[in-house]
Order: sequence, then C-alpha cells, then structure tokens
Amino acid sequence: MQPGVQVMKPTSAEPYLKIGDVAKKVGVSPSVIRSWESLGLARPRRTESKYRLYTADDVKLLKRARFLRKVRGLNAAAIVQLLKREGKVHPAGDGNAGAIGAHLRQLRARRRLSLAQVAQAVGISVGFLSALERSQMSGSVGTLRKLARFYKKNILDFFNASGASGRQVRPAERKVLEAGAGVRMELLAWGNTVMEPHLFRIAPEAGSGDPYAHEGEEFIYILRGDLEITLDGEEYRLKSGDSFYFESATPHRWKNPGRRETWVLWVNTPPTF
Amino acid sequence: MQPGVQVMKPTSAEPYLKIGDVAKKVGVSPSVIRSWESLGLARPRRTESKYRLYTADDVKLLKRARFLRKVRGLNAAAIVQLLKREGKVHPAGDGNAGAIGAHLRQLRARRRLSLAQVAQAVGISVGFLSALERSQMSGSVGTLRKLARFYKKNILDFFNASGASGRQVRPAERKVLEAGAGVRMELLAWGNTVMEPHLFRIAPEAGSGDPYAHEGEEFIYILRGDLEITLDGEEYRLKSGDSFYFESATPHRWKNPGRRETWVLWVNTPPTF
DNA sequence: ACAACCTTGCTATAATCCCGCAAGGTTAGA
DNA sequence: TCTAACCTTGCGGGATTATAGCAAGGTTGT
Repeated sequence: MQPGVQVMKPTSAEPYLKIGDVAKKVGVSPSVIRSWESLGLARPRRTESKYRLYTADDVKLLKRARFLRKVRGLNAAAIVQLLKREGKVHPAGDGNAGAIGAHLRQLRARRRLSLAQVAQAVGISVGFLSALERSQMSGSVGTLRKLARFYKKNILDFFNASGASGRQVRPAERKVLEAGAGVRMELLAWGNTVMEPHLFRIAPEAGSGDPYAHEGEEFIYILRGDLEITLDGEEYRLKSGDSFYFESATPHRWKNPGRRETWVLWVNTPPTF
Repeated sequence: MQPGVQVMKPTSAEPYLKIGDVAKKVGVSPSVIRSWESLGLARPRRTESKYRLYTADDVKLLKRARFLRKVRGLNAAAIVQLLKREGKVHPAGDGNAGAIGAHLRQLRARRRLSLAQVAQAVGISVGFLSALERSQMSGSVGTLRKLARFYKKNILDFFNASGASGRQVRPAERKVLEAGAGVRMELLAWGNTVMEPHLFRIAPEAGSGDPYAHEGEEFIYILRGDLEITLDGEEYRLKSGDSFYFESATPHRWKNPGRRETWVLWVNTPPTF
C-alpha cells in the first residue's frame, strides 16, 4: 500500500464516485486516472477492499488536468507541478517507489543502454520499463528480481539503500557508493534530490581514467591536496581552496597528481550515478 | 520568414552567439533549439543570411528550459506556458503556420485515422507529420500538396481560410463549414481558439443521424424552434430559450422534430471540426 | 447467483521528442 | 582565392512517453 493512503468507510453525507464513473465524467480511461494518481494528481481515499473513492473536488481537478493535457498539451509532470504551485495537489514524497525508479534509470544510463535493450534482455515491454523508471507503474517482485539480476545487483538494493537521507548527514552516515581503484566516493545527500553532492577521496595517481561526458553541470571544491582535471584537452591544476565549475557534456577526466590523498567536494546536477 | 523576425546586423557592443555555440552551452542539439524556437521559446535575431543570433539572456532561458525538460520532466508546451506566465517569453501568434497544423490535425481526427496511417499513405514519417500538426516543423510545398491531395482538399485551403477570425464576426462574415442534408453550420469564431462556437440552422426532420461521440464538452442554446437530443438513450426536448450542457464523450444524436427551422447556438471545446 | 464493476501488473499501439543527415549556402581564417 | 567548419531548411530514424486495454482474481449490489 502506498504511504499516506487512508483506508476508511465513506460517510453517506459525502458522495463519492468509483473510478469508472470518474473516468466517464472526466473523459479519460481508468488507466490514465491511475497513472496520474501515481504522479500525485488526485489521491482518493479507499474502501477496505481498496476501491478508490473520488469526491466531486477530485473530479473537478481531474477535469482540469484533462483540459491541460488535451487542449494545452501539457504533459502529466507539468500538470502536477502547475497544480502544486496553485496549492491544489500535495504530492507525497516518492518514498521507496520513487527511489527505485530513479535508481533503475541511473543504472541503465550509466551502462549507456536503451530502454529497448534492457527491456528485451529482462523480458518486459519498453513502455513498462519506462514507466517503472519514472515511478509511474509498480513492478512485481519477480520483475524487480529480473532487473536486479540484469544489473548484477541484489534486489534488496532496491528496497534498502533507496530511502532518502535526512537533511543532516554525519560522516559515519555517509553512503559509500563505489570504491574504484584508489577512488572512494561518499554520498552526502541522496533520495529525490536534484543535486548530488559527494566527497571524493582520491589516492595519489588515482583518477577517472579515460575522458567521459554526460549531461548536467558539476561544481568542484578542493578540500585538500591537488587535482588535475582535463577538459577538451585543456589541463587545469587545482589546489586546496580552488573551485571549479563546468558542464558535464564537455569530455573530461581527472586524477590526483600529488603525493598524498586528495579530498574533493563534488556536486553535480542532475544525479548521474 | 516568420512574422516578427527581425533582420539586422548586431552591434559589436552586444555579444551574440551562433546556434552551435548555444547548443554546446545549453547541452542540447541545434535541432532541439530550433524546434523549441518554433514553439515560442527564445526567438533570436538573424543576420541577413538568416543565421540565428543569440544573446546571453537567450542562453540563460534555454538553460532553464533544459532543466525543466530533463530534470523536472516538463514537455516543451508546458515550459513555454510556464515561462509565458513569468513574462519571460512572448510567443507570437501562430499565424499561418499554426493554423495549417491545427487544420491538418482536425482533418485527420475527423477521419479517425492514426498518424501512421496518414503518414504512410502520404509518404512521410510519423514523427514529421506529428510535428507538422503541432506546428513544430514546416512542410515544403510538395509535402503540403501531398497532404492536401490525401484529404481531397485544395492546397490553397491551407493558406487562405486558415487565418483567424477577428473578434467581431458579422453574419455575412461567418464561415460556412459544412452544409449537410438540411443542416447548415456557420462558424462564429475560428483560428487558434479553444472554444469553437457555431450557429446551427437545422431544417425540420434534419439531424445528426447515428449517435456519435468524441472528446470535449458542448454547450447548446436554442435560439428558436425545437431540438430533440438523445444522450445514452435518454431523450431531451429543448425549446427556445432552453440551454443544454453535456460531455461529448457521451454518445449523442440530435434532430429537429418540429415543423420549422431550428436555430441553435452551439459551443464546443476543444474544436473538433 | 451473477453481471458488472474493481484491483494490480503488464502489453500493444499511438504519439511525442531528440538528434542526425542531405543539399546547398555562408563565414572566417589561412 | 580557397577551404574547413559552420549555417540554413526539410525531413527520417530511433528513443521515449502516453494511452487504453487485458488477464487473473476479488468485490459489489441487485
């Protein structure tokens, strides 16, 4: 059951509608109403057997959403954001479901695979995988297991480490994402965040290896030691106290040219790992 | 040349960028920047040979658009509407190009054809036809000719009657869209409008024929005579002065049951003809 | 008892979005 | 003057998203 969903019997003083009725009134299919719900648009109460119960206000909101969709051409994410700005919807935090989707997309993006490639390998449809990654549909345990196996992860990875960090993260609480050869990354905030801050600890001579590029922007601050970073063939030597801002689309590579460990505060948006 | 586009030489006091530079800074391809431009997002000046000239403000706006697209997941139509609300962009009226697209989509929708069906019949790609209908790409004369032929229209229909009406439309200025057996429809406003108001003149015993349904909502006001309208098997007899509001998704049919001509003011949204 | 609805998980298809290319023209530097 | 690297418009191919329906099983209301 989704977090925040309330199970209760409606009182006869409060007329309600079932999803089929609402679909007819609004002019979209029940499937669409359910998918909009998962984005935070209209969160109806439920009976004990989990039937959705909509109010007249819900119908009104959904009609507005339909207008924005069909007449104005806004997609669902935009509709939710607009109605959120107007205080008309209050989408719950993503919780686990949202984090799973983002995690799946990161895993796929990192391997530079298309939706079609992963979907075919795992035995699900492209549309379904897209919806999973965008947290618009939920997968069964069987499906998540297949995906975990494909990415060589443990299915528990999807449930455990997926939570969001609190605002404050003490050193012992940091999540270590990956420890490559001589490179240790400690995540300083995670969950549904737009920025992804890390603390990098880089041993002497260790680095990123070959140049790479991806989308986004990156901010670096040298806490201690030196960092050599090369963008588009141009080399920079950064020292303690230096900062550096660049676009991830520019091919770049970096390494620690010094004799002691370098510590770098590194923030990128959007999250790429 | 698009209405409102200004040809002028930039002064050396005002630094400008070409589209390739902008694409690199923003992090999308030149094609995407061009397609966003056609939606009203960033309208750069041009050199005499039509090269686009972007300012630093344009770049800033496009970066914001990219963020909204890639991080927030808003589609281009939503981004334009949001930035319009903030007074950051001022999309020009659609003019001819916009009207052609809307006209094409109406022609296709009316025949209940898919993009794929029309595209294949005409010999263009689905994506291109979609973009044409959404006024995001322009077609050559050859392409428009093929489409006109497919729909059994004159290519001039795309250029002439596509303009928008003025606010005021006198009786003699009304556009007669269709005159079926005993049914005359006079359009009272046209162009890029969300509502489509008509005056229907319906001879005795004439009507819509078989029940039909489509998307949208409809408002009717009986100016004179009677109208019999049936929704979902339920019959209504409307007289002069009566009004009627219903959802187009409900299967409906109507006819004039009286002995003299019925005049009905009929408004529907979105436009369906 | 049963028709008509609901649930979740998922598919197939329709539509949109993105980026690259062809053909031809322009720019800016060697 | 030449030429590489860019631009233009028109369009295609492929990736992604949006929509509506279905299977299997459960619920509701007459």
